[in-house]
Amino acid sequence: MNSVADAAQHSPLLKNLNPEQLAAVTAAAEPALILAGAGSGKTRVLTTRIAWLLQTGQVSPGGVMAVTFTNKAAKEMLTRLSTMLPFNVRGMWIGTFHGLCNRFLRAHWKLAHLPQAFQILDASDTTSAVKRVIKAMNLDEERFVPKQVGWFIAGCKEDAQRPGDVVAHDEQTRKLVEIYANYEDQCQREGVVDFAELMLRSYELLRDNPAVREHYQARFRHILVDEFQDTNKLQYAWLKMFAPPGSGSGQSLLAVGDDDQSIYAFRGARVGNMADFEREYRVKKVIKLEQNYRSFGHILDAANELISRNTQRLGKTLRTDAGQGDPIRVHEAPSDFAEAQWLIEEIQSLHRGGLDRQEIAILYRSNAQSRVIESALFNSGIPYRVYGGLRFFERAEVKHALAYLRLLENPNDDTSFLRVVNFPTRGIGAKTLENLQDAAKATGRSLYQSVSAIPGKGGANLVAFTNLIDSTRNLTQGMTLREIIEQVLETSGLLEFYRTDKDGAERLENLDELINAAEAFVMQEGFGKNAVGLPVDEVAPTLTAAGAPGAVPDAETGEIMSPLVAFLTHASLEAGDNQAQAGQDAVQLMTVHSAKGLEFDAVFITGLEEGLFPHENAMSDHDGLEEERRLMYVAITRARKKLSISFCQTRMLHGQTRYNVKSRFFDELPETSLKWLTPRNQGFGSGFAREYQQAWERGSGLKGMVGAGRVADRGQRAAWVEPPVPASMKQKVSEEHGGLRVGKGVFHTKFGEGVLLTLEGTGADARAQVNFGRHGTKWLALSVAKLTPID
DNA sequence: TCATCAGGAATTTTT
DNA sequence: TTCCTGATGA
Repeated sequence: MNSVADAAQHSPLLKNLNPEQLAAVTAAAEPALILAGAGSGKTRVLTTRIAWLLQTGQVSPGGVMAVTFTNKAAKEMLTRLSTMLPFNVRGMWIGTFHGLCNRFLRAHWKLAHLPQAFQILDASDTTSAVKRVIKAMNLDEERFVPKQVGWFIAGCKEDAQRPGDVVAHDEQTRKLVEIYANYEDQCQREGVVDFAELMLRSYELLRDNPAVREHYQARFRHILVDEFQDTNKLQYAWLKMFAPPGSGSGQSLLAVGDDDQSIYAFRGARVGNMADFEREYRVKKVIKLEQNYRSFGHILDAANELISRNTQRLGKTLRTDAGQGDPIRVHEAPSDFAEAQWLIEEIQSLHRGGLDRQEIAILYRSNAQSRVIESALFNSGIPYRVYGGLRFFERAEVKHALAYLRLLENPNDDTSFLRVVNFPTRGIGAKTLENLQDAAKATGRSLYQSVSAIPGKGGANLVAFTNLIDSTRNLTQGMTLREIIEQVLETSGLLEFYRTDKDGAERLENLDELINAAEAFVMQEGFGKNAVGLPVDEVAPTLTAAGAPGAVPDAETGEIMSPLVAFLTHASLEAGDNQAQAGQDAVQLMTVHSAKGLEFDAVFITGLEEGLFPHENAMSDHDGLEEERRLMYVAITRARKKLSISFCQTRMLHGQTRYNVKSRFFDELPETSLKWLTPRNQGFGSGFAREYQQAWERGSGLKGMVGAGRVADRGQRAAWVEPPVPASMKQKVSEEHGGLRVGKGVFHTKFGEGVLLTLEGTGADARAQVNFGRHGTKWLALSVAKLTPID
């Protein structure tokens, strides 16, 4: 142990770490809890620890698993790691909970009772799938609102409860469970899984298969979890499968989190997991990262003072060496209009003072508040960007294209079938579809399989549709991903439709963007590539029915995920940027929730009014109020240099004027860190207030502009910017490999005879695309698949 | 099949 | 107010 510590001292990796960070990075291989305050260098600690573990030879790349919540965080970790390590880190098990579960299920698809090319439903797919179940059961959609039923099902899954496990005390719940059961059947039949299912399915697989479980337990020596305070019950249980508490196996589970930044209880996050972890794993080492490298003193004082009012905390206090900085500016506005106007003035003054607009963030509690601010910004010509619009892969035209692509892989995907069967229109109406659904239900088959049962014109049109899908599938055999998508866009009629549509130009651009995204994906992921730099056996566990993570081949046949399936998976797991017009120097507008994890030089927290922030729905119970306070804590700690907070006497909400009292949070901030810009205790309706508002409203032609501002700026154009792909990462293409030749026949022990379409890669990485006719076109890893040339 | 209208609901959200 | 859904009529 000492030698390790000695080696540590000399490693350049560990330079410039503070004592707590150093302790976290070099913590012994045992369960540990890192309480990482806002701006305390958490990501740096996580990545440095991984690099240090590898550098000191304590673990091999295949023995590390690091889990995050968002793709962004995972990417950040990978990027930083790749600068610290001499090999390609892509193949390491670093990703989001859902991403890793996907990887795991792809490897063990048979054990998981899933088709190899299973598809993933995003939130809206899930809702429409639930809706179909409710319709099929002839239930009242008023009583069983699809979205809410979806939440119920997700909630059950997050508690690891299958329909048979749910205890129903009332009729409503019993029905809900029935829907849940039918929904499960439907998903299974269609070969699709929702997000919660990804987690639950892989949890159950580990729970029910000791051999697999033990394999992974032996493999992963170091497991690191980011944002541990956001884990739900199932995610914690999932982690325990990989590293059971008290096993004495020498595994290290390192949980990094901040209980004060737990703001997702409403979607199932359990802060309590932190305390449970500490207890169940008998954690000896709790390391607090309290040194803050982000904000000035006044800002931290405010954050510390506020959060100290919470009763349920593990306890920590942020400190800085940066000095006090400016006090927090406080502004009371007569109305939400006036508040927006004040923001404009402040922003203009900050910008004049040399601050980039993108370093200024306006935060609010709920999305509805952005409207007034947006129109004020619009009218004064200040560029701005709103977070939280539609993401790239969620756009209607993109989803349509993806649905066609999914149908090529799996025609039994009824969700996709219904999405595009009559788009563009093909004379298939609601009545025909109703008949089709009845027929399918009666025989327990998919819609695609039931089209022949429909008589008349509707039936003929349906057959024409399935013929279209089938012929496109044949047509695209052996094509590259790019060519497949181009072909699908053409034959589906989507391109034609948007070309003639009066405002289809933007949608056409997005479809173009989809092709680019696919192209970038193929290059970047180095599709089919094994984890570069990792020994094969570390990546591909040699379990009987196992393939391995990512695109590593199935152990039996050597088959690997086709680029199309991989891309479709990518599209549902990563919906793309949800921020419009990245890159422009624009003021950033977002909810406090979406600001988590970000930082800005100047931050405005707006709408600090009782009922809004803290929100009225959260104030009824103690826990709710504490979460609102944590939300405020998150908001405050986003600011590096300048923080301003404001509230309004009156606010237009749901078409009605509301009279507000300032938020209780004002009383929970240290008076000495506040600088009031307006006189205190000014009552609403004062002469000043009324005049200010009237004058301002008279002075601007606001009403007509609101819509224009939104349409132009709210995520209509996707920010889909892929970094350029270095030439070194592009695929080597060869014509010949061990007697195999492109265009010639090959024989596979399981799939029989086929035609070789493509050869890629070298050595252990070499792979081939073969058209096996009846068995379809498959990608095979030549290191596993036994292919022999035939004449 | 599509456009229009009425009615109801309106924290927070990643995967 | 504004957005979304579902029903209705051409």
